[in-house]
Amino acid sequence: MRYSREHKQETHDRIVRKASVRLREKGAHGIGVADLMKEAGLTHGGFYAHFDSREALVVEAFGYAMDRSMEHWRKITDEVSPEKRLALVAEAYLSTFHRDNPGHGCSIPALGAEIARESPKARKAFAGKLEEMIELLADYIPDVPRKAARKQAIATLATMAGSMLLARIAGSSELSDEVLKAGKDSALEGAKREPKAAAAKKAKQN
Amino acid sequence: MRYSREHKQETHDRIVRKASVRLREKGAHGIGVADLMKEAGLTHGGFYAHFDSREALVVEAFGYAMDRSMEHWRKITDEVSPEKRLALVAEAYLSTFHRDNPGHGCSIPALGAEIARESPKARKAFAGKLEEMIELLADYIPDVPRKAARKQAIATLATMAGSMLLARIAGSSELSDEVLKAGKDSALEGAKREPKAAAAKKAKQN
DNA sequence: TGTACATCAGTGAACGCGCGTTCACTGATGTAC
DNA sequence: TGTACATCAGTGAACGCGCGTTCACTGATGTAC
Repeated sequence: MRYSREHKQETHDRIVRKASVRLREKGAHGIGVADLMKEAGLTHGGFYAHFDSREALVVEAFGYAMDRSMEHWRKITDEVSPEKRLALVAEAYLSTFHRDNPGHGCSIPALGAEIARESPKARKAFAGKLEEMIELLADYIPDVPRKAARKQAIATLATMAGSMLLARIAGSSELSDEVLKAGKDSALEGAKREPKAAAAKKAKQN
Repeated sequence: MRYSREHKQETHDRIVRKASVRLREKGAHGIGVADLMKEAGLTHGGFYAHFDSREALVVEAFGYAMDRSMEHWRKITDEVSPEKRLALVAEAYLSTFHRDNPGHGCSIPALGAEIARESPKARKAFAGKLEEMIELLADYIPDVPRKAARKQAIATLATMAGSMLLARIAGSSELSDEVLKAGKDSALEGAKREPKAAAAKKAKQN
C-alpha cells in the first residue's frame, strides 16, 4: 500500500506527536517502541522506516515538545504588555493543571534528568532547545541589558522547572500546593526585582 | 557460609551505599540488579535475601542519598553564623563539582522525575524525605516566621535543583556555567530578600 | 486513456539479548548437647 | 572442651518476559509506456 506524497510525513509527525506525550508521561525509558507505534495506530515493524533508532525518536519528540511549550508561551503572551509576559508564563507553568498533566507540559522537569544522561550527540540537541527557551524568556524581560535579561530568564526557568519537579515528587498533597505557590511567588518577585535593580544602576551611572 | 551477627546488616548497607551512587549516576532504571550487586562485590542471586524487590532498593537508596545530602549540609554549616548557612549550602550545591558528580550529589535533580513516576507507596517515601529537606533548609533562615522560612526554603531548593538540572542538560559548556552562576545569584538574592521583607512588614505592624 | 510494472509504507513473525526474579544448592559458622 | 547439627548469606543456573531491531512479505498507488 503505497501512499500519497505527504502521507509518510504525516505519519512521521503523528508518531512524534503521540510519542512526545507518552514519553513525558512515562519517562524517556518508560515506554517501548511497540506501544509508541500503537499510539499512532501502527504496528512496531514500520518504526524503522521513520527513525534510525528509538533514541532518534526520543530526540525528535523532545524537540517537538520544547517547540510546543515555546509556541504556547508565545500564544499566551501575544496580547499582553511586555513587562507582564514573564509573570504570565510563570503563572501558567506553575499551575496544578501543568503539574497533573506532564504529557502536555514542559519537557525539562519531565525528561531533563534522563536526557542529560543520553549520548553526547543527543544531549547537545537538547541543550540547543534549552538555549532557545532561555532566549525566548529573555525576550519577555524588557528594558534590561541582554546579559542581565538572560540571567533572569535562566533563574526563572530554573525556579519553574525545579518547583514543578518538587511539586510532582510531592504528588497532589498540601506540600505540593505549597511548593507551587512558593515557586510562583519566587519567580514573580525575581521578575520584578531585576528591572528595578537595573534602573537603580542606571540612575547611579547618570 | 554463615556469617557473624552484624555481617548481614553490613552487606545490606554496602549494597544500598553503592547503589545510591550508581542510581544517581545512571538513573533509577539505568542499571540492573546484577550490576548493582557486582558493585557491592556479590552475585545477583543473593539480592532477594536483602530486598523484597528492585524497587525496594531504589527507595532505600534514594532515602540514603537524601540523608547523606542533609548530613553534608549540616556538616558544612556547623560552624558558620545562622544567617550565612543557606548561602553556603547554595554555593556548594551550585558548584561545577556537584554538576559533574551526580553520583555523590543531590537525588532531586538526578532521580526526581523518575521517582515522581514510581508507585504511590514509593512516591510517598520520597515526599517524606523532601519534606525533611525543606525543614532543614528552613532552619537556615533565621529571624523569620516559620511559614515564611519554609516558603523561602522551598523556593531556594527549587531554584537549586532546577539550576542543577539545566546545568546538566547543558553539559559542561559555557551555557552550563552561566546557568550555575545565575542560579547561585538568584538563590543568594532570594535568601537576602526574605528577611528584609519580613523586617519591613514587622516595622509596618509596629 | 488504459495497462504493466515498480515502489515502499506498513505488517507481523522472529531474532538475540538483558532484565527481574526464583530456586536448588553450598559451606562456614553459630548453637545445642 | 569437643562434636553433631542447624542455619542462612551467598552462589550460579535457569525462568519467563519484554525489549529494540531485523526481515521477508504485502498490496495500494504512483509512474512509464
